[in-house]
Amino acid sequence: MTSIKDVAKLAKVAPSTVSLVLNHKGYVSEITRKKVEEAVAKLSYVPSEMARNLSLNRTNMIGVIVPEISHPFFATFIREVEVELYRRGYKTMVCSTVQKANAEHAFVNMLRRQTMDGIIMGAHSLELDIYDGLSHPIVAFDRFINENIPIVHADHQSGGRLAAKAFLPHRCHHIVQIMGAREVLTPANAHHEAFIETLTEAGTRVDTLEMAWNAFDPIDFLQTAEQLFNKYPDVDGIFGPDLAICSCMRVAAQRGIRVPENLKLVAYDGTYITRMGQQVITAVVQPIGHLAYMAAEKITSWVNGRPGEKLYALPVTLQEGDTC
Amino acid sequence: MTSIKDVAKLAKVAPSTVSLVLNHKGYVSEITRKKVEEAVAKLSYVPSEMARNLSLNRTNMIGVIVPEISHPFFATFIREVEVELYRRGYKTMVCSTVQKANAEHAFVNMLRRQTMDGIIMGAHSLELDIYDGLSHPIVAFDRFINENIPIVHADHQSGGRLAAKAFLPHRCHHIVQIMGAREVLTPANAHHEAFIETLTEAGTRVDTLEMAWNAFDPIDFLQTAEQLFNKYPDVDGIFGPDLAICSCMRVAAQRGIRVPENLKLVAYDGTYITRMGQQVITAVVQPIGHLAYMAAEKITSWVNGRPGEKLYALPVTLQEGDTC
DNA sequence: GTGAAAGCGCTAACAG
DNA sequence: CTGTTAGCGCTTTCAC
Repeated sequence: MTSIKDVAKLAKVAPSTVSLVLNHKGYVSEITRKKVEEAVAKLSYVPSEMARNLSLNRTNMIGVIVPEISHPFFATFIREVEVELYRRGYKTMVCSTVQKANAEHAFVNMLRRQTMDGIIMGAHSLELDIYDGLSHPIVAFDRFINENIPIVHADHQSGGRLAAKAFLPHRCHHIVQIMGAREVLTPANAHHEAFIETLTEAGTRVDTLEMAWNAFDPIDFLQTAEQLFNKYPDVDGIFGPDLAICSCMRVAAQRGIRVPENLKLVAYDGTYITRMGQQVITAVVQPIGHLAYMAAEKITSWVNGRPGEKLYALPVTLQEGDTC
Repeated sequence: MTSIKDVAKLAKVAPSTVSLVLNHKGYVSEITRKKVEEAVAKLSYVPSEMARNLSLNRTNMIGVIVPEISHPFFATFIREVEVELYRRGYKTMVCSTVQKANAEHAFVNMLRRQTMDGIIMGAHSLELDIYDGLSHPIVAFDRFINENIPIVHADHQSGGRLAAKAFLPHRCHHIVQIMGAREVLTPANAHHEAFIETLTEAGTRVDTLEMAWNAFDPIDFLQTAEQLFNKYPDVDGIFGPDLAICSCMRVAAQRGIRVPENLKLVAYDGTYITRMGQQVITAVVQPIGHLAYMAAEKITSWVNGRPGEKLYALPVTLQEGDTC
């Protein structure tokens, strides 16, 4: 491996000078700069990032943990966050926790081992104690961890209200909402409360179907949909995550229930998948790009020692669609 | 930062001994092992990965480049490959190239800088010369780079034939296939040839619509679909990537064209999105899990110096659906 | 402006 | 079995 010493030798200067040139630091005479650059080119020298990391005590790498990378919501989030981090000079390491025993634990340990400078934590596991003594930079994505960890999330309360308001003019009699596991501590739970509240105030019956905390596979949603129609044959409105609503559309079609005539559907999340079917699904859209921007901003500013102001809930919007 | 020396001091042994204990190497007496472990616990010491990397000259990190992380095909691939790499003790770094100028270049440079031990290259950029002098471990994912770089891909030829055979019994008169840009050098192009060949042999008219090499946004597919129906009003069969077919279903629905009665659709890739709509889309399914397994296997064995046998095309399957 | 020297925290011979 | 020693390749004072 050709090292900085080889370059120094060839250019007849000291390694430290080479370092200065490479990092555009301090004052280097034009003449020695040229010599160094030539030597670098001749040897096609590339500095070792590992050595640099050790010296500087930082890796310029941010970890992102999510439950399931291929889920449209998280996939989109990861795409956006990767771009934002790249802009700020950071690499992105991803980790998904489902189908991998204690991956979250291993990931947090990597933070301790200084493999990454910080992490954006969006997984849904249930053991929060591993974060207790931790003073490393962490930003939570749509999830409560503890008081010391800032959290980036959408304004789920108005999200719930928005969804409810979409249903209201249609005067549904029986709405069912599909929600994630309550045991997962996430601000997202707020949208269910706001939803129920708004609708029951208006006198609509609302039932709730809870899914397992680790349900992310399309098959899980399909089963839930079947279950829903079996349990509540008179349902005329459903509110739930994108994938759940997709599954409901499918099952409804199979059972000859027409959407939106006999069944109104509103999805929560509003990922691109709500725009991929025959009908555009009416949906509350989480501002994934904005969330990613904030997460990237928060984590990098923490890594650089800047404290970061208080976080606020990011505004959601309603996507007009064909299903409600 | 508490280092290995602190542990050594507290345990009254040499740093090297601590290292041996930590890495379960060599023989260490039960008594000193205990001493070391206690000291580690007391100081809650965590070894620095950066220092370890520098010493060992490896990072246990594999980079994965794809054009677009959030695309269902690549998202699923990344999920699978991350799991496979995790199993083998490697971390995964992701990079998507669309919407990021010369990201591929930057990524390959990171390989040179030894930020990663190797990369799995699945991006669709067009500058292949950056790979020329490179001797680092690279595995191409569904893409030709150069002779020295092994490539993991599905058996696209039989994929094309499978699709054609799905159409045959329906005796379509005019089939249009949507394909990616020809300039992208990928084995996937083989499926179009096989498809056309099989169908023209049977006397069916087949037209081809080419998309831009960097088209990955749902909106691109929707435009293509519109374009297709405008250009070929008498089309009664369409073959194309999952997202393109989804868009065609949408546009067909808007125009009152019934699927499968008046229009047969077959998708290529068969990601979960073909199973999310009202109808299951008939599709040729790429074995993403298998591809990921092979890619992980190849890259890690190359990183470890084992040459790796010749690669073969992985078998595809047909997903029976409601659209053909 | 530039070079010498120390150090980042770990691993790996090699003695003993 | 364990300690000594010498790096890994880069950055960074601090003299000159």
